Amino acid sequence: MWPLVLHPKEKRNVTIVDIAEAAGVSRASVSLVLRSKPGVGLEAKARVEQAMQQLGYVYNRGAANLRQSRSSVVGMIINDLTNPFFAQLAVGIDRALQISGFMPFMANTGESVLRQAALIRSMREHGAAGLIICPALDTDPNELAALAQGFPMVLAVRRIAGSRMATAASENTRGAQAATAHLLSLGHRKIAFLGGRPSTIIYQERVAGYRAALETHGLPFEPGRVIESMPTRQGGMDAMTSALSAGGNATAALCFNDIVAMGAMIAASRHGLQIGKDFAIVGFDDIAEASLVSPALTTIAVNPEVLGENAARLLLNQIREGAGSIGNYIGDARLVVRSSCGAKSAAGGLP
Amino acid sequence: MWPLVLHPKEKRNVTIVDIAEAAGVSRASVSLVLRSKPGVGLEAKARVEQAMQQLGYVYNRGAANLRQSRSSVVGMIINDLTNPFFAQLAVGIDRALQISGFMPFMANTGESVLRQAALIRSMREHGAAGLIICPALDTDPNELAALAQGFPMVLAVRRIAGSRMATAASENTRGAQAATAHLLSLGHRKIAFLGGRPSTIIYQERVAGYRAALETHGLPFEPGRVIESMPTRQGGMDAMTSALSAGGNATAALCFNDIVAMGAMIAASRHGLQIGKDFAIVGFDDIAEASLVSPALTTIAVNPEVLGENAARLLLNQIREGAGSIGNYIGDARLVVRSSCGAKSAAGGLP
DNA sequence: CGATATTACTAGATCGTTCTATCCAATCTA
DNA sequence: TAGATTGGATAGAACGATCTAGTAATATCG
Repeated sequence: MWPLVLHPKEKRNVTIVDIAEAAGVSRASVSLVLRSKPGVGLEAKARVEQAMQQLGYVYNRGAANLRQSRSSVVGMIINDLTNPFFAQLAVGIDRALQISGFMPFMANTGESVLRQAALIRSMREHGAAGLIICPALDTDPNELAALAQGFPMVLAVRRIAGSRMATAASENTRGAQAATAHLLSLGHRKIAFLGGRPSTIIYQERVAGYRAALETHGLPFEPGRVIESMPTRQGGMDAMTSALSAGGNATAALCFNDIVAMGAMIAASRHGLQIGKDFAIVGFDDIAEASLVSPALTTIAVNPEVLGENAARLLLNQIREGAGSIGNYIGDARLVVRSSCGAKSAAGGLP
Repeated sequence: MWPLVLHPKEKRNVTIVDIAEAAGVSRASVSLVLRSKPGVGLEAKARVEQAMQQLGYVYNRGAANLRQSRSSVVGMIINDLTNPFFAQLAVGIDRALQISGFMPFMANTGESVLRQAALIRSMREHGAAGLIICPALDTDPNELAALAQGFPMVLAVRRIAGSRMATAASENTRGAQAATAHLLSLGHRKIAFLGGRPSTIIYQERVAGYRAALETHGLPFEPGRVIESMPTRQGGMDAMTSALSAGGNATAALCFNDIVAMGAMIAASRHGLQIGKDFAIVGFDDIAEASLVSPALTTIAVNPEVLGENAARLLLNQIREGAGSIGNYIGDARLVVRSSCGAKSAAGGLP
């Protein structure tokens, strides 16, 4: 499937047999030393360790896994590492998996479903014990299910329509509802929803929360105020630009996520609007940068550490109990009020 | 070394033998089909493919690698994925490796040398063909050399004192010199150097460039103006705070990198200074965010794509010609003037 | 003392794949 | 028609580890 590449033209790898020979013991004894299991004398052990040092032995985990079909490596497949939210989430998951005794390896799809499929296959072929994946946009649930067949796998952040896979995500609906309610409480009545892709569940949930808050306040849901875009900074700029140009008269916007919100802030200020005064913006995720931009971004905080821990926990369960067990985790999402919504005076953050 | 974890308690994996049996051919023929090599008839091939589908076969690359000691996976070990520069570099390297036909897997050290050592070992044990690594702070060159013994490995971004390893880095000295010269040309005479760790070569080079520019203009190098810190946003805030508090009278600062610069901007504006007017700031790296903060950050652009391509190229050479070949690549670093240095009026960027 | 544990160590089978050498039948060549 | 060639197919030996079932020597116990 992928072009293979030759190893350095060395003569031969040094193996357990070479060590055994050099130390004057059997392969089995070396193997025991390697795994620090009892049953080998101190002097023999010392000789083995010395031989390993001298010959520059490197353990061949592939050969070991072949025999004992178990593995401690797990894969993490991330859709977009250049988005700080996913980068922070990735290191959160990474840390959680590490302390559970796993050896996590990461890969980036860049939102490509093709690459994603190749990566899932590759991780399985390499004998990973399981996989945590932030699926790419437009992931087909059936294709994903086929790829995950009988394999421990957990979705993170992005739920997938029509998929029964274990998922660790957040209270998207409730969070968006709280954010919208906050804007309403500040007096805004014309509130846009900017960014995100309608085909994703996460989008649908956030829009649903937005809509619910509007309707609770007796306001109509106006589809024209909802502008989709890619969930990137550029997407945010595009969405805000079209929101402002198309005869839009919104005074506030809930953005699909923080990176979209930051794009929207750029576009708005290029339009001559002063964020927090002329126009209110709320994001979603609470990435580290949110408190540092200026005005500081009001947003819905999702704790990537806790999300990571729970994704790891769900995966561990599946690995232990077979790929069938589908627990879920929904982390709470709470409003963090800063300045971009106009509730506080602009202070702190980048000048 | 790491606690092992059991695979799901399935009965047995479906192997090439099962396929052979189901399709009524030999293992060898199945293997040929798998690798799409000639020498197997059309109907036999069809039967094999059907059997693979039905039985849900997954290729065991470990077993294959065991026999044909070659592999197309390479590792990337990154020091800090939450720093946008390294995240962007990582996806740049990733892309470059992909188009060279490799299957890159990533891991994050979080600047921990212990974790870094564990990761290098693990990648070797798993049979990676080579490794591109952005070494953690305080990496010991001897330890690293020992870990890399006879193994294709390329350092990216951070050179290491006393290490002969192949490296892909940038014109740090020249870049810092250009940045400092720019500040001098704007009339600044009291220029601080903020952030970074003195033990790293990259720091020494950048300070050397800063110093060279000062001395070229007949100004003394004053060690008191050089303030070290962690190369993080928090480090930048700390460095700027102590620069401003300690009776400092600097009017400008060259920062170790962009993320430090952004921290410095936050601290300066909290101090009541208006960046670009009361105080000039220049960064290093030109991360995507640099043009978006406000005022937009003047910085030294390092192209992560090109750096990634060249790191990949160096690694490929080593893999082909044995770990001995140590070519190097030094990418150029050019000044990008925006607003934070005061040369242009503040425009664009986050409000 | 003889029976039984315990300890140190080991040969051979095994994991799932690829490689080498060979085989057979059909076709081509002289 | 004998011999060479070819294409399809295969058995058995690798690769580098672990596991099983054992052996031999020593320690422990009644």
